[in-house]
Amino acid sequence: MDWPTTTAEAQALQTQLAAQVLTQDDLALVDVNYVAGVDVGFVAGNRVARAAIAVLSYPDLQLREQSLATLPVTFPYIPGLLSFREIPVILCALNLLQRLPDLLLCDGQGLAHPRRCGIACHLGLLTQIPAIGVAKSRLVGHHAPVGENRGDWQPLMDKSEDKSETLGAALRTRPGTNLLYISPGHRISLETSLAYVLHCTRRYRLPETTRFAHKLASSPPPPLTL
DNA sequence: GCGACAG
DNA sequence: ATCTTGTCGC
Repeated sequence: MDWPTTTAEAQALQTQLAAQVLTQDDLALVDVNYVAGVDVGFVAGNRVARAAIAVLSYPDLQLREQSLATLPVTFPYIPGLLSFREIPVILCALNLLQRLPDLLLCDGQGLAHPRRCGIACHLGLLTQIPAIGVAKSRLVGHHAPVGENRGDWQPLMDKSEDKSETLGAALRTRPGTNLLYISPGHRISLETSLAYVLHCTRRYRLPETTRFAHKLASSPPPPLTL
């Protein structure tokens, strides 16, 4: 099956991909030296996507490499199908890196998705790089009230009345700010995902990786090609 | 039919 | 995501 064009094809592919997602910690996670933040911005009236990748050294979090790529948008934004809109340009940006990172922090959900295949799962499966979903808001699932201190969290549970499953976690990375929704993307467990997100977060709500990537993806005007 | 709904 | 000034609070 190649890249989907319709929502039906996209949903079918997600269901198929979800079966390949691994929630166990990959052995490579014992030696993580480079962590990357991935973010996508839109320009030209939302018709052009701009992906930015910021690779930071770990655990010191110093910017070591960055890449930028742009591509025409070919898929609309539909809740639950975000990856089909953003992954093409993200793969372009990844190909520009001299050295692939050991871990990816993606903007959006991982397992906490209707079909258990958020953008972090999809990207993790395509690259085979351990990936974590770091979302600023909730897509699915519910959770109990979260404490006010940094590091406090509550499991994000599926809404089903009988088959309750933990999809991820609602995490407080900073007091007085909104929560972050963390879920495994691929080749990593929820516990390890939470640990990495906290290690990558310092003075702000968002991880340093995400902040660098976001800064790159939406600061400079779109590069012109004449 | 009525809400909910990553970026 | 993106459009945007001032403003409340530590």
